[in-house]
Amino acid sequence: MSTSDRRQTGGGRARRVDAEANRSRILDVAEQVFGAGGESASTEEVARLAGVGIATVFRHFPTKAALLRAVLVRRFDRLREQAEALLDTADPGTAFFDFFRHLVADAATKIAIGEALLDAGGDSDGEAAEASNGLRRAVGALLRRAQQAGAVRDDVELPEVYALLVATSRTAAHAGLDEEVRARALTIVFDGLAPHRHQPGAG
Amino acid sequence: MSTSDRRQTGGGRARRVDAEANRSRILDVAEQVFGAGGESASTEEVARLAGVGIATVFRHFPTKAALLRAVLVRRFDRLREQAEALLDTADPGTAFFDFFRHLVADAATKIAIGEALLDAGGDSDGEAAEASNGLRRAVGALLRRAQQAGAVRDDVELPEVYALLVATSRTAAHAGLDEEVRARALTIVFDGLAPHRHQPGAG
Amino acid sequence: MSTSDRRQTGGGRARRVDAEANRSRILDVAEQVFGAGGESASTEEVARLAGVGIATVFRHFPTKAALLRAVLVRRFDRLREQAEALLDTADPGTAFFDFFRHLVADAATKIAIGEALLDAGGDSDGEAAEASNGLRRAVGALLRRAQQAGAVRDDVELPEVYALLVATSRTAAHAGLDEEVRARALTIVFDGLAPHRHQPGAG
Amino acid sequence: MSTSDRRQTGGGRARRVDAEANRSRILDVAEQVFGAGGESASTEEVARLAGVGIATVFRHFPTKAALLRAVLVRRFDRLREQAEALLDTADPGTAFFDFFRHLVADAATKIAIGEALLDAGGDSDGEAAEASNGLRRAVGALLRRAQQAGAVRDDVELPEVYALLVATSRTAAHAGLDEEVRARALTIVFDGLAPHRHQPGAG
DNA sequence: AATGAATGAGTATTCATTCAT
DNA sequence: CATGAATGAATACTCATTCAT
Repeated sequence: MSTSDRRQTGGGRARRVDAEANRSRILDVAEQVFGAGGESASTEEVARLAGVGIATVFRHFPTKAALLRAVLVRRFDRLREQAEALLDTADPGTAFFDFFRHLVADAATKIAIGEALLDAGGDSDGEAAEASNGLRRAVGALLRRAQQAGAVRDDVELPEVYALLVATSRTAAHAGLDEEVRARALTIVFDGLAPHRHQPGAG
Repeated sequence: MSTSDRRQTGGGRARRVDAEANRSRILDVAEQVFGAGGESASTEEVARLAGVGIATVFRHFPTKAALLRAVLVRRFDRLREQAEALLDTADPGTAFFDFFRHLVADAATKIAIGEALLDAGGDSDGEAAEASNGLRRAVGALLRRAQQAGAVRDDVELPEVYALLVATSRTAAHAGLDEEVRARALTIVFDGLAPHRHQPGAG
Repeated sequence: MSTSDRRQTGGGRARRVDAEANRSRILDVAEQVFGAGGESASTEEVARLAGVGIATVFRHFPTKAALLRAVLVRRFDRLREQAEALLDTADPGTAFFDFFRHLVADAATKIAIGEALLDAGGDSDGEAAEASNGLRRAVGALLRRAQQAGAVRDDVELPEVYALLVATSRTAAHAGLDEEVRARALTIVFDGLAPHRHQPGAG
Repeated sequence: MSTSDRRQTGGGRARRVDAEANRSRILDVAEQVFGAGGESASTEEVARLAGVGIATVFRHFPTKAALLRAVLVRRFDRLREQAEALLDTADPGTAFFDFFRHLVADAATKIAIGEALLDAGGDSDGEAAEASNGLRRAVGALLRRAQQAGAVRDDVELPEVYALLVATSRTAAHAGLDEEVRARALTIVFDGLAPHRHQPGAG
């Protein structure tokens, strides 16, 4: 098929490709900008960095909140996919702890997003909440499998595990912890999650 | 002494007392307002709730940032005092874990402040950083004492402990975790901090 | 004739038909939308309701003002035709008063258009003014005939009659007068236009 | 009392005078600007012409709608006062017709205001509606007195009279009728309102 | 000829901060 | 020292209009 053929297929085609590219670029920029600048960061900033006019941003995302939501949804979805991919991994314990570590490391570069990890759960009004819950469920699956494999103690449940996941993620982001401190903090949490190999006082 | 002199002195003193009261009321209001409303909350709101004119707020705190800093400093100082008071407590382990719990519970009602617990550390420009470090040092003292008493494992250090303290505080605040979940999450962390009563592999 | 010629001709003709249909549909929609929504109502709204792309609207009418003008012209022309049709009616008085009533009732559903009835007169720049004057002339003819028939007093002239026509039309539209009030208001005006059946002071 | 005395009376006094002056100037400018520019005319334009910053306008009138309302209220109130003042005039007929004429002449310079004469009636939500009704009631009083004095026919009622008042006012404004035409149009209306001195056909 | 994505100027509104009293 | 009116820069969002397909 020639270029002209493609052209004939109807007006909007190439444009639609451009539009999709723009939408994508806007989301990428927004993820960075809202990650770095936190809650503030103007929509105009996003537009400028994406190399589009301000109105283009609003054409794709009718409000600033919608843009933020879209960023979150994409992010949640990606993380969920990664979590789900780990479900097939041979070792359940490794899968769980690796994902925990990965999430924390990842969040470290996306401040405001980490901020939102939990906020979004409160937004029971839609997409974002749904995506957030999707991630939470995937973490739940990883956790259960790790518990069944004896890699995580049986008496912990998702709520507190997820809370710690969020807590460490958000703080890693905000605090700019250096890698070593982050690793050592996780070690503490992971030790707390490990099954007690022996309870001397309890014997 | 002339009449005008007396007026100046007396007036000045009375004024100073009033001013101090105003300053204090403004700080109280700001702590509540910034705690609850989080990032937003205008300076005018603070003035209104404190029952003073907007200009009075700016007379006491030349910028909004300065006001926030002052709130933080007061807050850090109070927490540090509480930590220091616990240093004299009979049981070092109890002292350490109680303070950890207290801080987290306390932060739950002061969102934005908790937010700032660490941010302030970054503001290396003065008072706030100093106050923040004061608190950090006090926590360090509690930790060392607890380690010496064998209540906390020896191989953890202040940076990661403090990071976990901040992480759980901030998230407890933001997430509105119910008390039970918060307690269970802390149990995990505390277990991670407890010395391994038996190291099977090491035996 | 070459193939391409035929294509151009045939295609062009079909296109022209489609285009004409589009133009017409756009005008219809615009008449409704600008009538109801008044001053506001975006061009995009018109396009959407007409089932065409925004660019199509601008292809037919290069500016929003041009679209409004076209709506007005069509409207003025229709009203003029109706007025002219009444010129052949048997009774000149009935013709005049009926048209007056008709215009007012009609305007009641087309706010912004009524608004423009006079504005357009000011747009001395062309079509719209011309169409407006066409209507005005037709009303003038109806008036003169009614005066010659003794149904309207001789000492009134077109400017004031037309002004009253416009005034009652526009207000009927804007005010949402119920029919009865509208009728009673017109009765007053019509009485004022009626020849004095007796001039006591003049007797 | 000296100037310094006034100053002593407490901080805000002189400022309050200035503020009142500003408020007044803003209202004046808004009346002109919204009168001339109609519905459009930006708030910034008002600020600029009033010689104040944009925020000052919003300090006095928290929304643009509030500003418009305030303009209308003031206008309605003034007109009502004028109408009420005429209630004491010796001749009821003269009072009624003079006020009618006055209102129309006055409206001629305040387009959008005239626009709103009736709209405001619809805003049943407050001040503006109240002020509008105040004017309407005053016109009603003038009308009744004129009817009792035999200057206006008995079978007309306020709704249609008020409708005509509004209609002629608004159109006089919009149309930029020259004075003569306006007078002649009013003559027609007034004749319609006059009692029938003789009904020949009815005899 | 039709499409719809892109554009940027324009609008109402908010907020930290300054001044005159 | 306290006040609150004034300020203007900043922000989210809209709309008429243009351009590439």
